[in-house]
Amino acid sequence: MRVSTRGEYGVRAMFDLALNAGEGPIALKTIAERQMVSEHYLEQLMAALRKAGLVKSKRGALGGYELADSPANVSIGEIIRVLEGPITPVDCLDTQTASGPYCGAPDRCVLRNLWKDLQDSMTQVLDNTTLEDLRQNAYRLEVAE
Amino acid sequence: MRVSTRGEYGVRAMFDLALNAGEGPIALKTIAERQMVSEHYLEQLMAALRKAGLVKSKRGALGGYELADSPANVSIGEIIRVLEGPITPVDCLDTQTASGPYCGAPDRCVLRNLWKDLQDSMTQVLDNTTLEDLRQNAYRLEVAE
DNA sequence: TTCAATTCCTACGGATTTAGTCGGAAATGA
DNA sequence: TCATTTCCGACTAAATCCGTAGGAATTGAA
Repeated sequence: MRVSTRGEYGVRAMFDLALNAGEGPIALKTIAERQMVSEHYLEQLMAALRKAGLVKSKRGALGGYELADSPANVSIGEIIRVLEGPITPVDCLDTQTASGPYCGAPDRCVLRNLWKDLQDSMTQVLDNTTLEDLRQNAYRLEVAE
Repeated sequence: MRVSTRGEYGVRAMFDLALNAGEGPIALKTIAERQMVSEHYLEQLMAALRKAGLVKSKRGALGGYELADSPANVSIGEIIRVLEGPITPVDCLDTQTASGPYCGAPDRCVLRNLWKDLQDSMTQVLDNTTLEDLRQNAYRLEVAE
């Protein structure tokens, strides 16, 4: 029931970009240092996020990454799906492939309904939290000091 | 963000026992066949559940397993914790060991709060669903036919 | 007493996933 | 021209997952 480092680092990187939105491209090296994460590893994650259209990149000197959309339009769920695949506790919720004594009759499957409830509760949080929400929370914590 | 087969099979086995509660010990072999799961593998899971006090066993001929408590007193969360460890998206929620730029200041950690929200939404479902709930759902689906 | 059924225990192993590393090619601004 | 930076493909060590193997101990029944 864990988020992998792909998801966790990815969210942190995107949050970092959100905090610095509007300031032009941020170099991977900068993000990696701030987030204390392997640069090469983060590079792979950024590639996936770029291909998914969540960030845009600029090559060469003074290049870097920035959000492709405003922080309010990027949910944590999107980021995690790009980096980890579907958010689901069990495969049978996303693939319709039936197997075992339960998922052959999905509507009647008591266990499947349980996992569906769990999935819904997870996506409820992840899809309704945006980078802008996190940014505002960070601001609140700062001024509360 | 997946439940492992340990958790999934374990919940299925416990659900199986709940459906047959009060009928004396059920043999591992019977459960394994009904659930279409490796007997030897399930045996390991039952050992963990037994040591945690969730099932009681009887050895020898006519032996088997049965719930140690009534289905209404066994939550899905308990089962999963026994088989998979703490229910948490990231380690820093359970271990107090700080590491990285965030978890050194847990209260101020925006990301940590996000994972906490996610954890809460998951445990909300898993700790408030009992084997008795599943049993009743199964009954309802059956009579609705 | 014998025997089949069953739990109990320890160890091992193969496949997959995770979490990176490595080395260089291509683009860009100074 | 050159330092900086993204881009790309391959590789790998370690951990985790998902079991398997083999046998000892216990129990009820014939």
